[in-house]
Amino acid sequence: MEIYFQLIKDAETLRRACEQLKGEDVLGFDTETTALDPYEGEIRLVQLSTGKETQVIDLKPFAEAGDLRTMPELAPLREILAADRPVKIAHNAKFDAKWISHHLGVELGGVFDTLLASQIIAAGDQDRRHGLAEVASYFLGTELDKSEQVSDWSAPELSHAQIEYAARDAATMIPLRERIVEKLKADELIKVTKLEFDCVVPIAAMELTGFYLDAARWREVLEKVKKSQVKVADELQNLLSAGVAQGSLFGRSEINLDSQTQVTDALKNLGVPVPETTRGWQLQPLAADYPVVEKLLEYRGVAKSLSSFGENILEFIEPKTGRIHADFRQIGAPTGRFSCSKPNIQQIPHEEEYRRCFRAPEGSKLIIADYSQVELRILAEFSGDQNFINAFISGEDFHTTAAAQVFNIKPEEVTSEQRSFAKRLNFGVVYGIGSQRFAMMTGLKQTDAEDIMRRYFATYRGLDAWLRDAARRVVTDRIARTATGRMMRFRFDEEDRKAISLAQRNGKNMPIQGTSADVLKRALRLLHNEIRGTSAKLVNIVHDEIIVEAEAGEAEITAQKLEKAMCEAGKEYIKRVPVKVDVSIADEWTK
DNA sequence: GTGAAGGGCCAC
DNA sequence: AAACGTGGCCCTTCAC
Repeated sequence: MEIYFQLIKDAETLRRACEQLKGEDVLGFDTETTALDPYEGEIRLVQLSTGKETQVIDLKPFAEAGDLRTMPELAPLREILAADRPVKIAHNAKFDAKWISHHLGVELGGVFDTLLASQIIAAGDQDRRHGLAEVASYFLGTELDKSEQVSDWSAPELSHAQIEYAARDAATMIPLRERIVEKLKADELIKVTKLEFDCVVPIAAMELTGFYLDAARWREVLEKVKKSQVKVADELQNLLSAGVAQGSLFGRSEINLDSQTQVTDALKNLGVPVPETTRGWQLQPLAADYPVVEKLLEYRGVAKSLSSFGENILEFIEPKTGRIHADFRQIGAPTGRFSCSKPNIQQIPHEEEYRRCFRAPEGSKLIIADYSQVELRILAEFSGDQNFINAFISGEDFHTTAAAQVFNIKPEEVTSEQRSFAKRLNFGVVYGIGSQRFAMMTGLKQTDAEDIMRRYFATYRGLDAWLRDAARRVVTDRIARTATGRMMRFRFDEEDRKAISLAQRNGKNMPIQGTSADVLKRALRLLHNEIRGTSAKLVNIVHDEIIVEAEAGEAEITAQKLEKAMCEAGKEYIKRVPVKVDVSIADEWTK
């Protein structure tokens, strides 16, 4: 493919090029940068392509002349990038959005992201890769050479190969989008695609803002946990080595407490009936009879906190901002949920000692909001089960209300045990729980567990019917969808009973978990529009929870905006069941 | 030395 | 194979 491109290095050529470009409906868009982190590198090139012709803008001469964020010479470029039209087509637009936000002071408008679109079309197929080269090959059948991607973009003069590479990536976006749109339409995925594209800029902004972690406070917590680890490790070591008679002439023989094999051997020597695996749930029943098992579980808990949430997290604090800028994958799971890494701030332990280290800086507040039982409300909406819906409409404690309905008694007569049964079932049905697992987790006999589950589904006939239908449909259709039409495809062998039952549980769970993700994503866009231009900044999201940081004086109004955005987003998909959002203003990430 | 796999466990 | 779903991270083990 022949590439026609122009390298732009001066204001007048840029102005003339932008004059032409701004009339287009869509533009291929890409940037080349000297690092992956916008806080650590410079933005070198911005490429804009009509498909026929590509403008490669070298920002180096501009950067040498002044501040890229404010210089009037770049105004025409900023205008095009900020406008809803032309639509900018980029692969992983979050990346480019962050760079132009931080270095050019522009909020990207009009986004078409070929990475997200590819993921949406793949519908959860884990075998598909979504790098630009793979996506171009899949949709266009053309092979892209990405070898220049990692070349030196800080050189005084870029090579012809580099510039041609930069131009070609941007030019590829035009035909790529055309093919992708055809496929999105054919699979009825337009609505979910818009939802996802609307999220790109809010997420880019969140990553740039980062989440403040009080490092000193974190170290204090670690010191405390470390001390208890040393103590627990020593006690466990003593208990375990009691079973190792040999080699103890010179004191006890050390066991690697983190080694499955060594610990299992030691337990066996002590006469502990070790299950096939030494996972917590299997060991738990033994803890009462064997102090060494109890100590092992205690050790595991402390070790986990220390290894996963220890010093390492401090290394993620960006020196320039003093904050943690985690990496969010917008479509992290096939259900549409986010995932988060480096570090994963969606899995910080719930204990207050950890959470309170994430706090608002001086003069600011955190506004913390989460959806109350959103997945159960979605299940109620989908099933249309009036009893289940009524339990939400009553506004009383949901699990108590459910227990009263299931056991056919007055709410005030519900025992804590009955409430607990109802609670576990309420959560379990979302995942397609079976009586065996329910019995295991409640300690009930299998027959009693089955009896309670029968009562539960007899109370909520509509819910039972919906779940059965979802399981049936996924086997015949081999897809499941959320409220926005987000799709997950299933592949299984007709004969493979285990694969089928897994697909059936997925068929029940995906529409619920996925619609919850849809709701949250819609809320992110509504919120972003509401808080633009204020001190309020999105700082973290955890599946059904949104955390915003704002100047203290704007905390109250921000709380109102956040609640409004989340409720409105919920109501777009949950119409028959009330949507409830709990909001609080706090100094720390605690309830 | 490096990297994948498996076990284990944190979040929702 | 926890017959309860989705992720990421840490550790050990084992192969290259």
